[in-house]
Amino acid sequence: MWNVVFMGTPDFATGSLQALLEDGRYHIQAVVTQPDRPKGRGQKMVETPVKAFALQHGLPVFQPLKVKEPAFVELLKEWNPDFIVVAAFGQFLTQEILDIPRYGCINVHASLLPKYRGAAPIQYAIINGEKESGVTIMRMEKGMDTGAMYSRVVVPIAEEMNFAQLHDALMEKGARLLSETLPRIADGLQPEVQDEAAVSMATLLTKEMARIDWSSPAQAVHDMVRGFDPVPGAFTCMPDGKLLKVWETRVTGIKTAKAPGTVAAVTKKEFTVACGDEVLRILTVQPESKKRMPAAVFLNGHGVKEGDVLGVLP
RNA sequence: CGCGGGGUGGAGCAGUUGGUAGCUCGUCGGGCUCAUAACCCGAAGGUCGCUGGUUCAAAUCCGGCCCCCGCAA
Repeated sequence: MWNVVFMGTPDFATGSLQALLEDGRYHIQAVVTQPDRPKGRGQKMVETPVKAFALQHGLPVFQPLKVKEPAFVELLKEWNPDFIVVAAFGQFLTQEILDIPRYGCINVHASLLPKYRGAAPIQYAIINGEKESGVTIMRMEKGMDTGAMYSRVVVPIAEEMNFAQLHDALMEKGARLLSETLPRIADGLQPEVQDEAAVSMATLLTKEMARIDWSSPAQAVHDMVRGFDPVPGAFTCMPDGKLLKVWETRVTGIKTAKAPGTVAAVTKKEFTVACGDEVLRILTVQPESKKRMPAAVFLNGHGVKEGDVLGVLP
């Protein structure tokens, strides 16, 4: 039985926590997560997914504003864990903390390092049209996801896979990999240093990055739509300036010379929009203040008509 | 009290100088056709989110409540 302090925040982290819990070889001494924050409409205080999960399973939860607070560092030292497992926690650990656990601080990162270090590796993999991604288990050191790697698992990215689907697949595979890897680390497994020449960063995403640029290739738009589904949602605007989120698209291979953003064809069931090279078939959208709906339904009432131009403010 | 949009026949929408409601799709029936998700004809289907109020009269004006959604965090 190894003593483990778990640090994590979003859904992705709950998968790892759950795996450790169900494995039976680990004793979760404490779960550390970000403080409750006002969130959503009405800015109600919301607890993190990891906190909710931990409380359900009767685990002690700690929410220090900063883990590096002296008082909290003292607590960590008292617990004297074998491992500190970190999964999408959202705070940096100081060297002092990194040195506490007997076998080090172990991170679960949702990419095949050294590619896509940083905050949004899953989205970037899809947006960049990668054919595969994965999860890497590594030993943390100071620096953003720079530590040496213990193990990894590869997950293929299907042509129509979206962020949610890849996220769930990685969460599940990564969780299993984690619980299998920790014992090997205790057993003396030697990590492999990352190849600095192959590093790429997946910086924090901003809302503006989800704005569709219709002048880019149809495939790129398609990848972006998938990468931002379900959050925050790739978007463009209607001819009147209203927001229109685009949730599902298909590349067509049909070349076009129309101006980017132009609605090229409209049938009863769907419509296509001109991109930089080809037209893109739109299957599911979400008008401002509405729920997401199939293109056919969108076209019934208020939709768009041939010749309308999307993405250009009036 | 963070900002804002919206709740109208099964679905998406129009209709707000107040006078019991219209469009597209779908559904059902019929027709056309070798055939059809295509086309033509016809029909059914709504106490206009709930609740008070103003009025001769409210989907349309005022108050309260419920629900959905976008932004922002």
